[in-house]
Amino acid sequence: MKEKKYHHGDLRNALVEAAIALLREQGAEALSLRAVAARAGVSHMAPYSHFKNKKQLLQSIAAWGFKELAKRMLQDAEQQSDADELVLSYGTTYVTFALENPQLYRLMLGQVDTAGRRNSGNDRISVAINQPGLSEELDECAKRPFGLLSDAFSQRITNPEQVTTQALGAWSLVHGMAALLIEGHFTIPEHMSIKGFLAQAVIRAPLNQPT
Amino acid sequence: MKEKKYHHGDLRNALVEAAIALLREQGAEALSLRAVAARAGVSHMAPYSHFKNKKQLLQSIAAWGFKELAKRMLQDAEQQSDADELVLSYGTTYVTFALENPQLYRLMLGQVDTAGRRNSGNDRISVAINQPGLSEELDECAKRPFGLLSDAFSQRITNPEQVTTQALGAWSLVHGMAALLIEGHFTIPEHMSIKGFLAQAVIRAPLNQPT
DNA sequence: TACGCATCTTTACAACGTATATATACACTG
DNA sequence: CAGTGTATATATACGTTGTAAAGATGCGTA
Repeated sequence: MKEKKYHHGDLRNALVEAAIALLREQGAEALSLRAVAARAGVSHMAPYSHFKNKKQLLQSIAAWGFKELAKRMLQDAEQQSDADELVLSYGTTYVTFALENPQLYRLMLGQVDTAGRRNSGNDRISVAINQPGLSEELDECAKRPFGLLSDAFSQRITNPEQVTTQALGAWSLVHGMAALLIEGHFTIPEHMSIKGFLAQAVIRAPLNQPT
Repeated sequence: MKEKKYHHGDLRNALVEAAIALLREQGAEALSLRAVAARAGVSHMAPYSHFKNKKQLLQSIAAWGFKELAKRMLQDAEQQSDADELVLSYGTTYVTFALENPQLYRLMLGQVDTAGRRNSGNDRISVAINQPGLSEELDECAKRPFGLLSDAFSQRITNPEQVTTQALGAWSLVHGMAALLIEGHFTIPEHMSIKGFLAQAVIRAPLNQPT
């Protein structure tokens, strides 16, 4: 039970939670720094004691999202022993997660114009590895899901370079599918499950002959 | 040679061109309605005579982008007779186009928070088919590239339902790859071409056994 | 010539991110 | 226990944005 005091005590987390709630309930448009602060019950400048700017707050949300995704994938890993099944489960979990949390997923892997007014240059969120100003927290969290996927592929393929390329291909496939689904570019037929659709969508021979 | 007059004469196109130039030169952050108007040499409210709001201007840019992409894909179609080669060419062209025009591509298929202040609800661009407020122009243009891809697949596969699913899978793959590359989540090894990487990235058996 | 209407400008406003300066209260030090 | 430094939160202010509302301009047509 928290009492109202001048010093919040755990404002940083409270802000992240408020932001996540706002994102879920009202979408990205409503996710203004001021709205987040108001929801947390503090002045609109309070967040600046905990985050350098809006971008950094969004990055914390994205990091949280990657942790959640990794959690779900780890559950798959516990249940699936066969590597092939695991890869398909990962993909299904990935797409499902994105569809269940579209706003969050956009924040994680899409780009979001954070609408910064003053800052010159790149004011967009995205986990872009080379991008400057990326928090270490996010950088690390963002790599987890792909790491898991790579591990699964390494159980199916021996050539290490192929492992990476194939895992990147799989990531591209599920990310692209998630993104296109979220943006409404197509829909999965009603009579199909996500898993079934995913399995059918994998491109087949002869395009995938080893080159 | 145009003279300065009160009525511009072709402001609509001038605005779209100015916006495209701004997007290319300064990125999405700089793409404010006011900046576009200034670049076109008109007052910041002039665009409202030709576009309902900022979103509609952005949609026109996106539509132009889809036309350009379709143009390039048609060039592939002229040169490739083999259906398999054509599919791979389409994919390569697609990813190349995205990497050469990252800002434009984001506008086309990513979501862009247009930072509308007043408007309630969904103020994001994206070609989402079900989304309300989508211009017919964009709706139509956005479907062209996928239509071409589907056509190519229909030359390789007989089952019409499989054609769609496979084409969607291919689109997902190249879109995901383009998006992840643009956002910097990974890079193609230097010793590989886009085409080579794409071919290698296609998931192989036994995941792609017909189910 | 006069009028109607599309086009463009002027003015105004609320919301946003954030810079600066200030107030508050907790953790130490003595 | 008193005093003080520092982390935290607030108050105020500014520039930029999208866009609403009302007025100015000039072209096509009656």
